[in-house]
Amino acid sequence: MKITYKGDYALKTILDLAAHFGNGPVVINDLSRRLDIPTKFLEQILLDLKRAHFVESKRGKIGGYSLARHPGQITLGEVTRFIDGPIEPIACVDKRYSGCHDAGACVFRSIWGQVSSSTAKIIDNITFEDLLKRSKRTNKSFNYQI
Amino acid sequence: MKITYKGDYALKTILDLAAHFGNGPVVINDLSRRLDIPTKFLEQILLDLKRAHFVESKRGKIGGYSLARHPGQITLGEVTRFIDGPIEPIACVDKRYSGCHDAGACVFRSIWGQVSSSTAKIIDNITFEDLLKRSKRTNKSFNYQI
DNA sequence: GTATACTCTACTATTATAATAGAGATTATC
DNA sequence: GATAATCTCTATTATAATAGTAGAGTATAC
Ligand code: FES
Ligand code: FES
Repeated sequence: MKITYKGDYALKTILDLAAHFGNGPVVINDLSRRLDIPTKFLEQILLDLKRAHFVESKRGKIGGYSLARHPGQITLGEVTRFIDGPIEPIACVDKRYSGCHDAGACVFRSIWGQVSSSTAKIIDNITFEDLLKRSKRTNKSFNYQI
Repeated sequence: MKITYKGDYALKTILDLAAHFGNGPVVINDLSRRLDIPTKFLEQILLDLKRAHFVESKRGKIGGYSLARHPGQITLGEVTRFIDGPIEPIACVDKRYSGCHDAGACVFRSIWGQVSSSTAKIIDNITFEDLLKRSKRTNKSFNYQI
């Protein structure tokens, strides 16, 4: 698995929106400034997240973005996979993939499968609600409600 | 972590050399044919592996490549890291990395650290001797000695 | 109707990946 | 010592992914 800037930004954005969950929409500019993400890049990311129904938006004055689901209903794994693609370190872990030379006899395949599983076990069991709690605990100055 | 073609080829090559360990050098062409790896690409990979002292070579007739260490002394993790770089899904897991905005307070960092650790636990505890045993078990037609 | 804020498409620069090409150096054997 | 086999080294190339940037367009509150 590889977390790109886009993925990193997406996760931080969702966490920020989770922190403001229930308090009306947050505008891109605020997210961009707070999280130190290039505005135009963040626009694209939010559109992607919107298409996947992680977030919803409202246009015009008093517009902005908000989470489409409760933070407890969104996992780290879901968002990561959506933005950065499959977590498998190599495509042949997927049984349907037929690229490898002699996949049936390959000893590496099952190992990459184990790696994937252990990663999945971690990221699929952490919700943004969990993350929010952790960040409140760690960082007392955390701005979870303006 | 991401296994590239180069990394995949390197691992398969080392496994093949492990299978021939103690039986004199193997020529690039044989490796290339057996493992279905483009010859010129494999040349480069072997040079890299040589510089890292995973393999050693002999030129001229009766030349070729052989493992520089016993298969039990080479782990999957070592080779993977050497060819495909750090296994961390994101660079900031490394404490010395200072790229992230507010790394101290970041809740994601420790999660990526967990992911790295669980991956490391797997790949750093598998040697090519282990892999060789597995492949002999799985694949009865495995050509471990010509 | 105007300012605010999201929406959409296209473009660009940089880097990584997966090779390919070809000349050069070493060694065993006859 | 010529020759064939084999590794060595540097350069080049094609494609794709990444990380943005640019700008015109659309909806909404007031
Ligand atoms: S089947 Fe793909 S690495 Fe072995
Ligand atoms: S410190 Fe890098 S993702 Fe948080």
